[in-house]
Amino acid sequence: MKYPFQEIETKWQKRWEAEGIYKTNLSEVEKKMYALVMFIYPSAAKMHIGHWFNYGPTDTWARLKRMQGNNVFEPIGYDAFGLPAENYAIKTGIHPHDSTLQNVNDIREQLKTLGAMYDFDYEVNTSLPEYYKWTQWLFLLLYKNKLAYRQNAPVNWCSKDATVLANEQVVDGKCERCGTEVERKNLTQWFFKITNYAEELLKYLDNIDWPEKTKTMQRNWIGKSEGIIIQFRISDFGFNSAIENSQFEIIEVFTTRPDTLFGVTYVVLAPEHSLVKQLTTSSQIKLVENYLEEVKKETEIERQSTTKEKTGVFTGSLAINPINNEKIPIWIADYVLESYGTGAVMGVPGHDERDFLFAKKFSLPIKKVILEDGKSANEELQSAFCEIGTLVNSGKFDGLNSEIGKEKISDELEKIGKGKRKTNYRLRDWLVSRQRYWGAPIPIVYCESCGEVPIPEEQLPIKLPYDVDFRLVGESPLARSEEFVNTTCPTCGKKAKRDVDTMDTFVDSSWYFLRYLSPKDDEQPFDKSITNKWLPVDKYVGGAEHAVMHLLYARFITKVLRDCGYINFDEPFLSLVHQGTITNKGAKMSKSRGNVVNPGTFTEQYGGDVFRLYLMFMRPYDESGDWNDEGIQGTWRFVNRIYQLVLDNQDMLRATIPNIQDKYEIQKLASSDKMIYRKTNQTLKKVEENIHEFHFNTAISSLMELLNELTNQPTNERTNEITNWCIHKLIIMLAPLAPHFAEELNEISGSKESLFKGSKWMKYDETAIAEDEVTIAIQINGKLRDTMQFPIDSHDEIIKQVALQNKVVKKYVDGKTIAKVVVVKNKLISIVVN
RNA sequence: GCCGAAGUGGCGGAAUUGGCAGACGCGCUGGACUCAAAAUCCAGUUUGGCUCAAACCAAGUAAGGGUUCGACUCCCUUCUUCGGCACCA
Repeated sequence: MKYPFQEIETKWQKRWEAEGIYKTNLSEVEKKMYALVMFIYPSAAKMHIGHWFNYGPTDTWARLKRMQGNNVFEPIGYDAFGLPAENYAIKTGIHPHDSTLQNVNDIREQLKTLGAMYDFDYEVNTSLPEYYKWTQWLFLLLYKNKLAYRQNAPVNWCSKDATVLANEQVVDGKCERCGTEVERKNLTQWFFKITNYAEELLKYLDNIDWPEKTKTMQRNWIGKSEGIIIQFRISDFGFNSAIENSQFEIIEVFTTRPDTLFGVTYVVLAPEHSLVKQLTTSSQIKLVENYLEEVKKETEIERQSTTKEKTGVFTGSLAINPINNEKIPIWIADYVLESYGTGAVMGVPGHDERDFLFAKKFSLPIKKVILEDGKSANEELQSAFCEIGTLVNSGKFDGLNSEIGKEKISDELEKIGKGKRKTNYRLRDWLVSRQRYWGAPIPIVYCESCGEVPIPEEQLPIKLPYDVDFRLVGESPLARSEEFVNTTCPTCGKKAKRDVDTMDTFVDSSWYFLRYLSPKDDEQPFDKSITNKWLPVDKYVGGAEHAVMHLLYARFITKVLRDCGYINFDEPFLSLVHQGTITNKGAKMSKSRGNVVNPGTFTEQYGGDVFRLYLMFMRPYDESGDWNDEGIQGTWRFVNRIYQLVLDNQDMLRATIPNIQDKYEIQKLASSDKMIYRKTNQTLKKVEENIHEFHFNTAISSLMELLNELTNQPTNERTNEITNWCIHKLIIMLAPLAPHFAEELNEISGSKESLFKGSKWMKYDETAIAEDEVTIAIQINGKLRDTMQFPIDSHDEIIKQVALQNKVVKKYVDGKTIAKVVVVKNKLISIVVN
């Protein structure tokens, strides 16, 4: 009889819900376990295979923890604001609020078929006023603490999505979402001061259990570099003497290589640098203006291309190198970025690749000041030497190792007041304004007399108006809503206008894990007393694509809330796991590519448990790869073989299980009982460890091995009691992996209580795991020639003696001398002859 | 270009304080059951050699080299794939 998954899965879902067995008692924090999966982005009404791959295995992990006696909290929610819903609305005319609610309702039903332990009373939906009221509260908290500021700055603009983007959302110069080339645009926007936390965000990475790769990505993104700001006095303004005595007589550059200071042959400013105008001499004006025009026309991608030939122009002015008073020309070039360091660099062509190319192009001198070890000082540089070496042509610093030279020259510069050590970060402040409708409105008004005024907390939420023309015409849709824009100033009562932008959806998701514990609280964003007990999250599971966006923002917001006294922990997610990406025909699944695989095809044919099992068995959880449904047959067979086994034995199981012992003394068992009892204990150990480490594929394969052993051996060789004990444990081990199925088997074998009540996971029997006999491999000259059975822990000498009597060994050894014998306990013996 | 990870049968993959490579599953081949098919069950399945067959022998974890009694595992060089960063001074 085929496993009738449909009625069984429905039956258990209903029963679990009716009994409320997955309701977590949040007041019990003794063995709390917060298992969190990244919440769902309801841009479509249907869950796809990737969601199943994310949620099913995470639930398996959480179920194991629960069965081991932990008080597990496993919530789910909806990251419901965002562009897709709004774009869909523009296309179809269906309001994002309506389509989102519909999608959320559909998805909730589908989530139930997954058979996860979600308690839907604790779900969050970021697009509802109950939630975004507190996102706005968060904005105001940052504002009050001077961590949110408004500034006119060049920003990344996506013309297709008609909105600005955070640096993190620009990938290869293109919009992360739609692939449109990003433009530079000057706009007045809101920023969160994440750079204040750069050092801490970097430092705390050392203490969290995250994939190394993700930590490296965050480290690179934060991009700490230690160096020194060096002052170059301007020596000669050419013919432009009007500026001679102005305040602009110093150019500051930032460098991490002060050891190369004697090799500076020019100084370069970014085209946007504030001194450009003043430094340009009359004879160079035309050339400089032309160059600035050219740069302006370039796209970001062109400008940032490393393969592009270097361009630049001489200003006509000269600067003085503070270490040796040499006069050097001041240039302008677009390879220098205004936004990093001081917007100016010293050109050291001998020891910097970019400077080398630039100097070659414009025939500027190239000086060697760092000598590569083992090379002659006279050899001409063929390319920039950027490694550590010995200082030459550097006055009194000659002969120093460049690492030491760095410090000595920095000391000297600081002594003479021409330099100051400085740490720079590549991380920029987080731009949170978006010129879109479907997001949380920014709670700020602009008053004619008071200026920028934050909305008082009691007036939150600032509700998103429903009736808005959200077509994209290059301004925020909210600007067109008279009822929204026009308001009165909360301070003076005069006419005021609201900020018409909404917040980046990453603000919504930067704190949702705090809200889960008290999602209905309308007095506060989260309940401090519960939150401090349940957080940090014990295990967080989600896609690697969030490595530098969501995961960095959430860490930042956590630290802000800590510093403001709302929470008492430093990091939100102690342990992180990324699932791999399932691709189809080599490409990420997406509606536009038309390669989305629908999980329904498989859940309808095989049921949720089998599909979930297959996803876990398919490959290691953190590996990406192509979808292939051929193997699902194997999982289906596996489930049916177990079903058959339990049905065949149900009478016996019902009779024995109530009186079954917890464990048996293995030495007292008959030999065939011993074998299966040992195998079952070994499997218990393996499954427990494997699921804990998210190695589901090997956990399932060891269950398959156990099943093979249970069914291959003739039953009459074993006692019923031990057989039933093993089957019973098999059912328990299946529970986290295939919950409905295991519950059904458990019921068939006579149990009245759910497998998920109490802590039913059984610790393996340590003494039963060790084999009493081991197979020793016999190697001769490194080649395996035979194997022999020995009692465990046999003495080396005995193994050697017995092995040398072995027929096969004799064949290879006779007539030769034994040069060496290596015995590895319980593993092998290696004999070397010649 | 830089940084990181990986490369194992026809396929997904297993095995690493260095110790019997290919667990488990898919697929395939043969057989049983069947009028037949599907489903199910049993046997085989790294490659090559020699065999009726078994036994046996040889080669084998991207390529080449090294360390070692012994290397998928450690070291060096090269190639390929994937991920990240990309003029950050």
